[in-house]
Amino acid sequence: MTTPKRRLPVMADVAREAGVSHQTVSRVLNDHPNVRADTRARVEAAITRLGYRRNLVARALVTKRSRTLGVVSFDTTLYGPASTIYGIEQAARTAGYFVSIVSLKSIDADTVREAIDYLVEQGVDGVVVVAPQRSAGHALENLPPGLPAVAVEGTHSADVSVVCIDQKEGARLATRHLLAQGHETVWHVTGPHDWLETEGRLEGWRAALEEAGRPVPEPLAGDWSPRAGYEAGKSLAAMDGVTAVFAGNDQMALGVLRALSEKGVRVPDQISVVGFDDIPESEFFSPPLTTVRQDFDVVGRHCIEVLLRQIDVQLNGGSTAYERLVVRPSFVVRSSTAPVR
Amino acid sequence: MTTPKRRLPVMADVAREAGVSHQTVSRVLNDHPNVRADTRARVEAAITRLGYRRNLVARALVTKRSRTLGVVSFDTTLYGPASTIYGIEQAARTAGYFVSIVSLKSIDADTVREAIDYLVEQGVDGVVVVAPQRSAGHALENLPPGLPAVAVEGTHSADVSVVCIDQKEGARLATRHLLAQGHETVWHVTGPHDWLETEGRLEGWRAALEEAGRPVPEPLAGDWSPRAGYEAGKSLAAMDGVTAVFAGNDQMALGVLRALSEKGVRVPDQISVVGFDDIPESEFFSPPLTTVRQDFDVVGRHCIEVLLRQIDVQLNGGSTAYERLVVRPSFVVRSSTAPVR
DNA sequence: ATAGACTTTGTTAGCGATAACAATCAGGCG
DNA sequence: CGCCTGATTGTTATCGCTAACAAAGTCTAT
Repeated sequence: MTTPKRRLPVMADVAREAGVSHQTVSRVLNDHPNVRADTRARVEAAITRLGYRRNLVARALVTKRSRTLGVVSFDTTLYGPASTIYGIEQAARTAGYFVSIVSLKSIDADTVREAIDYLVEQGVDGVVVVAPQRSAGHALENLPPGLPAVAVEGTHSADVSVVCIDQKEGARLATRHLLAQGHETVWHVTGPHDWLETEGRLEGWRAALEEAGRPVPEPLAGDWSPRAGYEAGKSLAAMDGVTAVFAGNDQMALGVLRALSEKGVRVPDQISVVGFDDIPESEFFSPPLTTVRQDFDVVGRHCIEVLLRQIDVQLNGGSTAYERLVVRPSFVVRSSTAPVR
Repeated sequence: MTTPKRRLPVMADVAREAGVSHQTVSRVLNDHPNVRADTRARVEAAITRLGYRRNLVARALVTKRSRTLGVVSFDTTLYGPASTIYGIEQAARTAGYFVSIVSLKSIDADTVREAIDYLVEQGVDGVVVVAPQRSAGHALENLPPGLPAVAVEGTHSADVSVVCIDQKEGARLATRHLLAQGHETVWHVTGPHDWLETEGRLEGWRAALEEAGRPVPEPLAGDWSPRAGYEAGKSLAAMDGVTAVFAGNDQMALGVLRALSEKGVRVPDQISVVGFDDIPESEFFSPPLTTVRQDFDVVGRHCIEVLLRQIDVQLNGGSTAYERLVVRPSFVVRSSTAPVR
């Protein structure tokens, strides 16, 4: 790899090649209207001839805009965050923005804050924080002033815009579906403590039961992992009178199914199970899982919309109110639920 | 959000505040040794007092290093790419680098090339391309000269460094395990055409069968999705003499399990099934899946190592040979396989 | 005390682009 | 035909930082 140390062409080189000033080159590059067609052509020819690519770093320095958005997220290996980020990236690129990602292993106000600072230092024009833990929310309460920011599934703080899925509604959908099938009540396996999703789903579940005047069983604590669902499933199998379970997410539902199957409990004949997320695998669980679908793509797109709006306001003035965009989940009925007999 | 238009402090502000020159501030920031302890303290105090953060864009302009690495990947929603990227991001950040991601919907030489150009324009110091399709490999054959680059699961081209998992070996492990259990032969559900993983796994499977002098059945074409596995599973259930199936990945294995279960075929009693990847869910499939584990974290870390080495060479001179790092997969035995009776 | 060597600090000149302003060139109109 | 207006192009300054060099200041050895 003995690279010939020939440095990359810069604007001045193109200018010389085309016989114009570097400013004219800049104008061509930025689609400035006042450039004669033939000059434009000449410059464009020179650009291709030299293989010129503009240096966005230099551009960012003078415009004070990097056209890069920062994303801070917890465990990007999980389906939810991964899908959200995918949606964010696609939307951002369409809008001509780069995406710089920081994925956190542990999440608390300090780590999140540190990650944001890191991104700010790098000069991002705004940040999306996918940090659905309550504790992480505090990091959003005193952001660097003037930094456009959006939280996904964020706190209910009034200091930052939020895009989220209506967890409570999703949980309600799941619970009502089960009640409508004649189940006396519904057991619930929760997500980890401190997550906003956990709280929302818990609330929705409880609300649906209370609305129907049903007893509210003690929820079983989980942590999103299939293993937690498995443990919960074993407990449920050992209990009397359990006919319906609402798992906090699909992976835990998988664990529940596994445990029930091991104990010889048939789903949905003896116990109905509902999940949350609709991961691609759910449809092929044994049995195929009835679940709540979250449209992460839409969430990602909304994040970028909100963020770009904030950036625009910052540039051109205008007023910003903090927005709160709630995406409604939908319900997918498959074979893991059935009317009680 | 009526931001007070007070601009962020710059080095000169810190210099004034500390009563030194801006260069001294720069020295403190870059841990230059020749700064007296008390001046350093004074500068640091000024920095915290003003809440100064250095502008990495300006720094990048003059140093010609952005400390940002680009990652181009296909469908970051899939477990494999997502995990690899996670590993890359963690390793990069530890090394003081940012990661800018472009995730592609469709992948071919042009799209990949475009994505790389996009990243180069942004000034990345190097790129990792997670593009396991053969067609995408061509984009790596004439990269911008001098650009440090690493491919994950890349082509066998000699023009670029590659970090990959030994797919062939993994498939061999799976197939041999089944043969060792007394199965006469092993059926295979492949990944999508054109993927290197598909080819590697196919080769390993075939090699293991041939080594043992067994018949090689016609492989069933899949596309990584559970649905494809499901379809393949239905076909297999309808065939005679099938006792062992090696699915190209865990998701397809899930589909196979589902189809077999629907057809009343018991796993592993009647048919044994093996997957590939060891996604977190596999352990809780019905039955828990025997599979090949890939350590994506290690792959990510290796990518960064190789890339940083290339960047170092570019900066300080030295020789680079293109490296090829092969990570060995391991085998996880669970309950979806059993000796033939 | 003083040259020489090494620290420590300051000064100046870019990096490669855009912004702001100045200059030139056409065309239209009184 | 000259002046004004708008389109087109060029010139200069600047973004915030580091590199390179210059200038003090400190210390040791003679």
